[in-house]
Amino acid sequence: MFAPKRSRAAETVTTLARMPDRHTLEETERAMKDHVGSLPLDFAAANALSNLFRAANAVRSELTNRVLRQHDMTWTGFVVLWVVWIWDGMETRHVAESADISKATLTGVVRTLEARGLIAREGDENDRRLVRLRLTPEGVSLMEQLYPEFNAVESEIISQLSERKVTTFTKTLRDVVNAVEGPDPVE
Amino acid sequence: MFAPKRSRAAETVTTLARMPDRHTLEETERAMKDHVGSLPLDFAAANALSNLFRAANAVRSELTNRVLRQHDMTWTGFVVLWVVWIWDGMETRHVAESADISKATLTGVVRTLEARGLIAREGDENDRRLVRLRLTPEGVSLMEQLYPEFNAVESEIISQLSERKVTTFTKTLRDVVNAVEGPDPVE
DNA sequence: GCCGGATCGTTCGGATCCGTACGATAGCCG
DNA sequence: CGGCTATCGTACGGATCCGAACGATCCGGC
Repeated sequence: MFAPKRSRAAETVTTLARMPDRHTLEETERAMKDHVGSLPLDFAAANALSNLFRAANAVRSELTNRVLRQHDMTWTGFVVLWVVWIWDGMETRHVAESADISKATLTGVVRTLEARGLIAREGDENDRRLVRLRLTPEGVSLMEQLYPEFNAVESEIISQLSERKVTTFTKTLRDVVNAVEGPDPVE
Repeated sequence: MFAPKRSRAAETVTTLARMPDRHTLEETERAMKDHVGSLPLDFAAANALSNLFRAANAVRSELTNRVLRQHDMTWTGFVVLWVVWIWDGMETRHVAESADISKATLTGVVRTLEARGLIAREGDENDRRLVRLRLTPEGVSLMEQLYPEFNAVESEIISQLSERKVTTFTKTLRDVVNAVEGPDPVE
């Protein structure tokens, strides 16, 4: 379910009037059942996954707007930079996998980052098909400043949850990943 | 943290050999601490949110590949269709808000859906700035077939979790949304 | 040696995706 | 009733984003 999202700052100031165009979660579910009520649907699953996407989008927007934007950095650009920062000299296909983007997308993102002097390509001597990625000194310098800022906002968001909840939450998220991608035989 | 993701179907069949280029979560955290170990970072928060994005991406990919693709439908196109299906005649800015995309993006998506005869624009008589969206009969017919398929896969994924876990999970996700967007005074 | 199959990163076409700027329209207020 | 301001949806430029096709390269078996 994708319920109408309430805007953070109301566009109209006429809050005294009834809200004729906003709908609560309950109204959404009711309206939904009016359309598919006869079908045997799993509303709990739909609701859980709807909130999964909502949460991911909200956090991503928050981090982009509060941290990345002032450094003129996109979400994907930052993730790629982070992966290469930690795994210096990693091959492009593994970077793409870690960043959860396709190889084709990575090619374009690296082109952008390379043009800004943050990342460098490097051919592999033993296997000339491979391309390894490294951060330039400027790239390292940027991440050393940027990542603590990024993590501070992450911490601020998660701090709303109790320590116990965070542990359970993280574990359940991994359960969901495993439910989709299949269990990991190694871990 | 964005740990290297294990591919679902190994590209190489040489599983007997050691995996020299894959890294576990523990290795990622250790490599990370080698770079930022001196800084006071919140690893628990980073790990939780990393898994949030992983889970959302995994579920989205699964639903796209197993359900949407055979109907030649993109994720965003489906979400927009769903919103308009439930809230017939909704104004575009509210559709964009519900679908978690910008108004500009919605314009393009609606253009695509309109060209396929699934959605229709409709001017508002009282306020000629507004554009209302409705599903065509073909659009309704498609959703009546597509959404049950979609929800079946959602149900399959969530079925891996106990009923109790699903409730807690959904609640925590809403906590995260509220932590970012601010608490909702109505609910 | 070499050659057929597998894998690498890239290119290409097309659809999102967004911030900004814009023209059109609505509503307030003197 | 004329102007000021706010809001609507859209056009535009630029960056992602992906599947499919492609040339280059590696590696297996003969």
